[in-house]
Amino acid sequence: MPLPDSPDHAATPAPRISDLARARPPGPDYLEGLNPEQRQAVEAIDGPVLVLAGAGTGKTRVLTTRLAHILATGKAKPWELLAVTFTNKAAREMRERITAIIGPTAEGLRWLGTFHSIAAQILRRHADLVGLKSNYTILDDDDQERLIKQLLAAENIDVKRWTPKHLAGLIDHWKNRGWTPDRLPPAEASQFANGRGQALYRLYQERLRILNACDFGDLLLHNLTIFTSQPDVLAEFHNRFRYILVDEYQDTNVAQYLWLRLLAQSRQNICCVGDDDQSIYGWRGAEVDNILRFERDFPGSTVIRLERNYRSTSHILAAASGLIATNKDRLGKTLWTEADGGEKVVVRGVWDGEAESRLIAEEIERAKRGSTDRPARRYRDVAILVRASFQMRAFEERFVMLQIPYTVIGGPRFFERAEIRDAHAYLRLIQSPDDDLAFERIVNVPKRGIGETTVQKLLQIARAQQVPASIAARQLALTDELAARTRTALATFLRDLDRWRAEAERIAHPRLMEMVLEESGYTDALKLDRTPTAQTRLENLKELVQSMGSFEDLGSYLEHVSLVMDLDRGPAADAVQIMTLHSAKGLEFPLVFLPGWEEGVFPSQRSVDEKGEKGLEEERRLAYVGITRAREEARISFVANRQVYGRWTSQLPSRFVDELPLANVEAASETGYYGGGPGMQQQHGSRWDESSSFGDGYSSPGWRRAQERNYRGSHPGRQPVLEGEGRLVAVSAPSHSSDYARGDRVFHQKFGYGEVTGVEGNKLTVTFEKAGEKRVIDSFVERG
DNA sequence: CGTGCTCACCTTTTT
DNA sequence: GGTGAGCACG
Repeated sequence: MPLPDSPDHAATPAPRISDLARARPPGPDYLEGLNPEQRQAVEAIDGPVLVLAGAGTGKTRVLTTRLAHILATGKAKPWELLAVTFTNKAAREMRERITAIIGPTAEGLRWLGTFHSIAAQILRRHADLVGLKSNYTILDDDDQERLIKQLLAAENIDVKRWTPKHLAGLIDHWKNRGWTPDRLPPAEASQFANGRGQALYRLYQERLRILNACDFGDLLLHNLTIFTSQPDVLAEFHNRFRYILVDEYQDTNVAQYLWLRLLAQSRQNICCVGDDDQSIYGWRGAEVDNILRFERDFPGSTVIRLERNYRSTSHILAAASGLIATNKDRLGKTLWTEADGGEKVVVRGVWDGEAESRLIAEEIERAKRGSTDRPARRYRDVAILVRASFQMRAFEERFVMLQIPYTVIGGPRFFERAEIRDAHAYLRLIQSPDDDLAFERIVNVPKRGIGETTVQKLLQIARAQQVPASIAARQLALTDELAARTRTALATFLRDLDRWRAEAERIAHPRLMEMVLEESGYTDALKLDRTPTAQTRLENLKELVQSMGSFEDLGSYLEHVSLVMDLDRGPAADAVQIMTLHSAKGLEFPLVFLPGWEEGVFPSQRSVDEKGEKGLEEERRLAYVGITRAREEARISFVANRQVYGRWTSQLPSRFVDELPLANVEAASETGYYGGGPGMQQQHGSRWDESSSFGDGYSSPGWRRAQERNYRGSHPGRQPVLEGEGRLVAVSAPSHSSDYARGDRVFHQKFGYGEVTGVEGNKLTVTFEKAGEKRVIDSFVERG
């Protein structure tokens, strides 16, 4: 299929009024206000360029201005630019910001998107070259795992010992490295189920091809196969892409690197922007090496360092720089700022996790109030960045109790919910009758009396005859092999499918979705469903139908959801943001709390165990990312005792605490417990004890006492903070719904006794009887 | 075929 | 401690 010579409007969102209103002719003024390095990065158009953009140095501005500049100089048309990002959010932001500079011309940037969305487009055009049809489906990880599970079952592999998840992880890893089954290195090929890894990988790919489907890794991998086996196709793209721009280059995996190198190979006009110090995705295949090697990969390249930071005060910047300097594997940058010193980074040791959340909550309340020498902050100016999500709970509990508004960023996503996946399975099956995974998913959802036995029988026929499951179902419905009831059920289902397929030609896809949900009995089943989540699910489905409206047709909608696994949410409320360090990348906040800096928690024990020094360096980069999120204040804390999986454990301060430059750090001592613990000095050669700037230092037995007392089971941290009896359990109730029911009497430390009036998923609604007033808040209950 | 119980798990997450 | 998965049971 030839490439169109004009922008493909179907693939780009329609311009919004607000963007058009902002549109103005491109003038040289877009270069104004850039510092010399930024300007160089914008103007060095030809040849390979690596822009090392430190945290807060105006990276996005450089990227967008550079694109605008290329267009303004007439060196390329919008559709001749390839601009890749990792996330949809980044792509969206880039498009918006370019539109702000150049106006509606930005619509023509049809090759601006994520690696995966661009690879998917390329694959649609050339699917036949890898044995797929251009309407192939993209499987989500749920489908992928079910497919692998079937495969393992068919191969008589013990799925207890060799889990589908494990193999899915391996295959993903292999694809990230750009290895097809044939190219698998021997050491890798012999992995899994006594050396059957390679064979299973091959079988899996075979199954995908039969299903006319591919997984996320395939999008890139198939591109590589096409490019390397069909020079003419590659040449076509060489001709097309005059300039290539890559964001977050430090996060590229091998497959993405090879993909870029192939595309850049003829013109060499590739500009990669990234920061080796912010590479935090090694565990999902990112290779810091790619950025470290750039100059060797692209001879004659220009390297530009953006080192002027516009975000943080100098103490914060210096603390972060001092910490990251411990890493060996880096290209090296010296960030600087013209901002004044500001406040030092505060480091504190506290008693336990509860005390830590109490302290942080108090400080947030203080910050919110403001004082004579400090402006009052809004809640949304504050972020709590944790290493792992299990650390979030303590803060949520505290905030609910104190009624501090908060949002947790991350967590389960809209399109990953079961009901949404079910709905999509219906749509997929309507669109492509041979989507067996979709068929299996919903053939008995809602329950229509087609049980596991029938499905297995059906799949057997399908496999024996090499036909899709729906064809096999049609045959089976004609024979008398099934009980009359089952046969009728199956026939009805097939007839419904046919009808929907016919309707799909005529009616709008949101209407189709409604029709399917109604006629299949899905909504009815949910309405009758008395489990607490049913209501939410119905609402989710309504939201789904609504969100479909903004797409042209069913096909583009399905393509969108498989590549963009999230929904655009409304504007953020004024709330404290709780998130992991990983999801904080790219964000900034005036006040940042960094709790849980303890050995084993951060750096994560597992990282260090599995990846050794490399893992440790990545953890340190994570710490660097954390500190550099702060504009004005950064507060690090660690505890003496922490509950991990219900067990009390003694903690030592993170080695990262010791690596912070003393001059930029202030050790606060509100709680009386600070500094390292026994053995600390021997372990990491701490400097804190010498400086004695850190409370009473290591010579103090305070830390040891704190830990020992904990084992005796009596320490102040466990006492309730507010008056009242009972125990605070959790923000979310246990998932075992039998543990709670409507009518249960529960106790809240602030609001007193209440009654469970709603159970929704793992969240409880409690109505409190205090003061005659009914107050509904989420959870906080006492069990039993 | 639907439910209740025991058990093993427990970092980060995008597409 | 909390959770989902898988299995045994009715």
